[in-house]
Amino acid sequence: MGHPPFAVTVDLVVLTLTGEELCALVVRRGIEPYRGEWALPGGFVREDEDLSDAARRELAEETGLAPGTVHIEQLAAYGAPDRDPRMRVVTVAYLALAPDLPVPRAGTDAADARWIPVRSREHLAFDHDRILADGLERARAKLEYSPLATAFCAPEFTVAELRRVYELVWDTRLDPRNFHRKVTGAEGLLEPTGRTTTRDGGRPAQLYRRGKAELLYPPMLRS
Amino acid sequence: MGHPPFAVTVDLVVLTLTGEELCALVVRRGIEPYRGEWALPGGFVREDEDLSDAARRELAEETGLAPGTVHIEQLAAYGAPDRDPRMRVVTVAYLALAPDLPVPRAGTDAADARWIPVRSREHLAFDHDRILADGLERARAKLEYSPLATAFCAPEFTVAELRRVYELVWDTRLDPRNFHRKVTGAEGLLEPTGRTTTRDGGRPAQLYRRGKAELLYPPMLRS
DNA sequence: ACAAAAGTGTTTCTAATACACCCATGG
DNA sequence: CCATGGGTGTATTAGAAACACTTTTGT
Repeated sequence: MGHPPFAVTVDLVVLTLTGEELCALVVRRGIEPYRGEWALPGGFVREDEDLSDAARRELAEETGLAPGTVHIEQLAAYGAPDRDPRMRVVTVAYLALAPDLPVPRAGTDAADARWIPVRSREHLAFDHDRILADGLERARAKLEYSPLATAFCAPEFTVAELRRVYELVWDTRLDPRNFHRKVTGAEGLLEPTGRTTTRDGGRPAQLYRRGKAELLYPPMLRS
Repeated sequence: MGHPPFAVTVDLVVLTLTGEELCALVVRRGIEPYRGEWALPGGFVREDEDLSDAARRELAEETGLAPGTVHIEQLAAYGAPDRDPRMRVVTVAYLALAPDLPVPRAGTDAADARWIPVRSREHLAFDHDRILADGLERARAKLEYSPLATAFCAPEFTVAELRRVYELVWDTRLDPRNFHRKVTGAEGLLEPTGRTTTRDGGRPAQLYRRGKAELLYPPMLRS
């Protein structure tokens, strides 16, 4: 009746949007167990490190992304006794959303890294299929009532780019006109920059930055 | 660069409704650290035990509640390096909602246990103030879009009793007539038993069981 | 009879949807 | 000029809010 020793890791569900798809970052494992298989990036929490610091450190190591530009939040803890054959490991999973797709960079214990489309349903090592599924569900749900969709966008973005985030993550179509009215009307969601762009073709579109709102009201509705 | 050993615990935010207040279960610590102070119930995860099993075991040990009658779900993990002065401890917090208030039962390492009204803002040991606040926020948020409110009710309950759950957890008043129409109209939320009760006074009220719905649509709105 | 709480009907207002239409650019 | 996407106006409809009113019990 003491306290058995555990190893504690952080694992990352890192999502981004390529041109046409919602993708997750995976790394090929360079060591046992599951050597050679694809898994979520992650690693052991260090002696004097907070969980969120460990998650941010791993994210920087595996992607080279500047920490400031990436949204990161805790997802859940996973600790089934047999989830790692080596020893008892509890992992705390984090969800990260990145605006663009920098070329993934291999970490110290990862031979390779790449983006996989989430609809490919590729099998991952450990219980990472489940963790990825939970991360996706969290991201999809939070788009409804939070400004999280802006985390997938560059610092300055158009309404159409924001709409494409919703359409790709939810795999639906949204009416461009009603969407425009809704997001420009939502208090504190968007901050106009005054500048415009024609990068999407057609009439120039206003460029916006994310506003200060933490909550999206009224919420977007998944059709 | 190995993997430093951690202790892993589960802590419980157990909420119930007394006659007039939303209350959380706390135990007085019988051992150091924080001996004699109030804390959330919890304990170490055993060698071959899943996290959720540990949470359910602790809940049964500290309350004597039959596991089937209590809603329990994972809340979050907390792992600041200095959160326990003895050693590096990561705790996985669970949120539990109980229908009535059985007399709390002292656990093995707890000298005493009691319900505290959440509005008392009583100070707890470790980082348990924060964990309790997170649990409250989770419960309040989930009432909006899930049938979670029924977890505070006895197996058979009236619409008025369900409404009182919302009013106490949210600390608001809801129109009894619109509330009635809304919850009886929500698909799969309530299952009529055909029986009635006059325990609330006045005209007899229909008794309901919780339905099979996992999601509440349309959601309840916090005013 | 009266108080008290359950439950229904109806009106008003807000917001989602659908879609016609105009605007501003590139080619 | 026309194609393309940005953005506005407006009618329809669903649901929230407010509240008058009826029902069924206990005392």
